[in-house]
Amino acid sequence: MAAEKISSRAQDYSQWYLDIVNRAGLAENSDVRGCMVIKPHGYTIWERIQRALDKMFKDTGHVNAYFPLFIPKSFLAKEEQMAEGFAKECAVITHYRLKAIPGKGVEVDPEAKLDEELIVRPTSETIIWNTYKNWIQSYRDLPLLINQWANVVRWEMRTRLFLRTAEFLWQEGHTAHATEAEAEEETHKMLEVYRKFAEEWMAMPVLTGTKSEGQKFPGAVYTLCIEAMMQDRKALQAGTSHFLGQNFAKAFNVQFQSKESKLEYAWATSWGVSTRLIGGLIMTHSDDQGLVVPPRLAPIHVVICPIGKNPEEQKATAEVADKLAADLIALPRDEFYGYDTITVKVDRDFEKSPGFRFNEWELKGVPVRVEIGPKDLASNACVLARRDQPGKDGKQMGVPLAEAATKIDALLRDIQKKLFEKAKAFRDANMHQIDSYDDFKKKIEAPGGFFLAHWDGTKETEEKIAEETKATIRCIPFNLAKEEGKCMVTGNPSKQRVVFAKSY
RNA sequence: CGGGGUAUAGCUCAGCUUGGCUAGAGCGCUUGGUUCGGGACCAAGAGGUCGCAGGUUCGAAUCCCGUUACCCCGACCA
Repeated sequence: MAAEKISSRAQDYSQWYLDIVNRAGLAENSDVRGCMVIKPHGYTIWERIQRALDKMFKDTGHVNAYFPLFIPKSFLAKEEQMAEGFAKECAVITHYRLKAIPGKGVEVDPEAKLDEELIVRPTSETIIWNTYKNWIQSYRDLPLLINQWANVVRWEMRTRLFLRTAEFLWQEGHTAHATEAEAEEETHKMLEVYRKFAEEWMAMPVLTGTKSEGQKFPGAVYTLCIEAMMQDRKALQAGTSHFLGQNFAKAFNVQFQSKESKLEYAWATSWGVSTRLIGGLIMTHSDDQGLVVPPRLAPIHVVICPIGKNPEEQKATAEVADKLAADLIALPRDEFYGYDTITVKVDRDFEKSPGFRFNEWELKGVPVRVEIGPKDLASNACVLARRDQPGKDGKQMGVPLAEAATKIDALLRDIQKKLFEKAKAFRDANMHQIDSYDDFKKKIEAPGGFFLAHWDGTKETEEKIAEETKATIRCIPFNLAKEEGKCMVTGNPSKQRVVFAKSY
């Protein structure tokens, strides 16, 4: 049988991405246009993301709640920027009933028209602030630090699994504060949570910064973001944190009495990350053999493949595999494995050839694979294979079984670290300072990457660049030495360099 | 909404130009056997309203008309 290879990144990057999603069993397109079915292997990654982030939210004082999927259409209109920003992508509920037509299925019952149409939430600021109005009367009610895990719908015209789908899963934090300073601090604090999560759990290096005026969230005073570089050198906005000022408090009349007995509008933030992170995870680490998942988010940490050509050998190696699995599960717990024990799978599918099984597990991105065959049994040893070095290169032969569990534990931690280092080295190698617009136009096409350039701060210049090169300002980075200069397009004065890139 | 394309087995597709009698292949699936340290092989088998509706014809997957859905490019996308 011919090897069932996936497309290579060099040959066809977007096909490679689709092949990974498909062959690793992460998700598939559903019969509903633009909506995806997240399959168990992909959903488990999401669960791991949720678990880690949820802990970080709780540790910073937030609690979870749940607000409705449907929002009265009029709510959206109360905050003008938001209405403008989201109007074009809202699904609308106009009727509450169908009627069955014998032999013809069902049709919308015209009698059942809603008096006020509902929209399916594209984000929940409006309904949440409409609710907060009743919860906030005094400065003693603040701060209000709430998060929700939910699905949202944005009727996108073109969709890609995980990266942009009509319906997606996310978390949205919505906080209310008594002072502007406190809300701004919260906005930055949650961005820092995202940065930490992206780097320490996803092993995905990110730039932190502010969105330009043209790229900010509708309804925000400003938007902060984390931006990651994918292997095709395009940028992915991986998370955003918004300082909403008093925009929503004013739109929904959320006022409280301060300590000085004055009536004041509350200050707001909102922040979110979505299933898009899984797309980012794929495009940060995976290779031409398939998915690569950093150990801390891996659905399965270790797969053990007993090998044998007859029932006796199979039974013997499987027993050793089970014992090693027990050793691994008995390892001391810490947060590295995502607040749970290590996840071990013993692959007893002797019907398939060993080579097939090895390739299959590499495709699925299991960080460490253990092979135990008759030869190993004879010497009380096993073979360890690390996913970040696929094929025979990443194999360590003759590892004594007695030491295997601790070695695997160390190996997983090393893989996590190496994946981050590799991704960071790639990102840094493809991030350049640039001063000439002509040069920029060439290099943004090939090889591409992140370009640090001076910009005069105007929307016109940003739009001109976007039109001519398809590159946008990804962020105005925090951690960059302030350096005065001249805009690469207009020559007007610039206070600092900003990051340009093509993006998803 | 504009431009192009596709619809045949679970999946990927051939067959259509030039109509023909039992509609094919590969992969996958089932059963049996041989294999087994990097994508094994043999044999047998199951699986189809040829998107839907109409027309032409002795005869339609194939030609004509209509229709629906989906895909790609563009427009769109904090």
